[in-house]
Amino acid sequence: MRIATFNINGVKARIDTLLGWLSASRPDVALLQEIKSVDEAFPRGAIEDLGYRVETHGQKGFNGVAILSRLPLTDVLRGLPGGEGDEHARWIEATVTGTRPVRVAGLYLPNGNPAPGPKFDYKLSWMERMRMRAAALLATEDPVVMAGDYNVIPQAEDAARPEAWVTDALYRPESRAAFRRILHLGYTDAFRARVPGPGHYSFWDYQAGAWERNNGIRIDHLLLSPQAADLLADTGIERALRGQEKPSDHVPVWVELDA
DNA sequence: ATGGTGGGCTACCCA
Repeated sequence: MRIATFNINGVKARIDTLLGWLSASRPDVALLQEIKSVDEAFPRGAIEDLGYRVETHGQKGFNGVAILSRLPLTDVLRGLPGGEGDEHARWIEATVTGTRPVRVAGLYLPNGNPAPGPKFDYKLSWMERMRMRAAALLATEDPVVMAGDYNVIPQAEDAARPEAWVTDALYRPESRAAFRRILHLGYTDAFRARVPGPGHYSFWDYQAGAWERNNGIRIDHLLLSPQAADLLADTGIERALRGQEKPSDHVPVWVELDA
C-alpha cells in the first residue's frame, strides 16, 4: 500500500496537476491539504473516474483536507478532537484496508506566523491536541500513519538555509520541541528513518526564485506508529513536480507499506 | 533591509 501526502494549494486551481499526478503516480491513498474548497464544490467526479473514493473535510476559502483512496475506506473522522470552537478544517482520519487495515490521518498543521502572537499560540495548542490524539491512536496498537503538511522544519539539515528560519514559526524551538514530543510517544519520521543527510526538501517558496536556487525546506512528513514502521518498505519525495507547469509550492511525499 | 509570488475571493487574508 502506497500512501502519499500532498499540499496542493487550492484544488480548483490545481485540478489538472492533481489528476495528472494521480494518473501517473497512482498512489493507493492520497492525503491532500489546503484544498481551499467547501465539500460541495470539491471536484470529486473527475477523481472518482480515476478509481478513487473521496472523503473531504473542507471550509470556505482556506485550509481543508481530503483523503482519496483506491482501497476500501471506512470509519471516517473529521476534525481534530478536543477543539471546542475550532472551526479550522485541518484533520481527517479513515481506515484503509489493503492486505490489512491501516488507520490513516491527514493533517494540515497551523503555520503559526507571525511568532510570537495569537497565531503561534494556536499552532502550539493545536500541536498539543494532536499529541493527545496521537497517543490515543497509538493505544489501539493498529498500524497508524499521520501524514500531511506539519509546517515544522525538524532539524537544521531539513532547510537549505536554516539561518534564515530561526525566528520563523516553522523552525522556532517551541515548534520543534512540540514535534519531538509527538515523535517521542513512539512515532517514526518515515522519510528520515530511511534517508539520512541534508538536501531533501518538500517545499520551495514561490518567491525570490526559491525553486531555481533549491532554497527548500522539508515540512511534509509521514509519522508511523511502531506497527506501521514495521511494515515500512520504501519512501520518497516527488520533487520533479515542483518544476512542472503551474506547480503547488509543495510536492508529494510517500511511503510504501507492506499492507 | 526589502520585496518578491500565488490562491481565494471582492476587501483583504493566508501562506
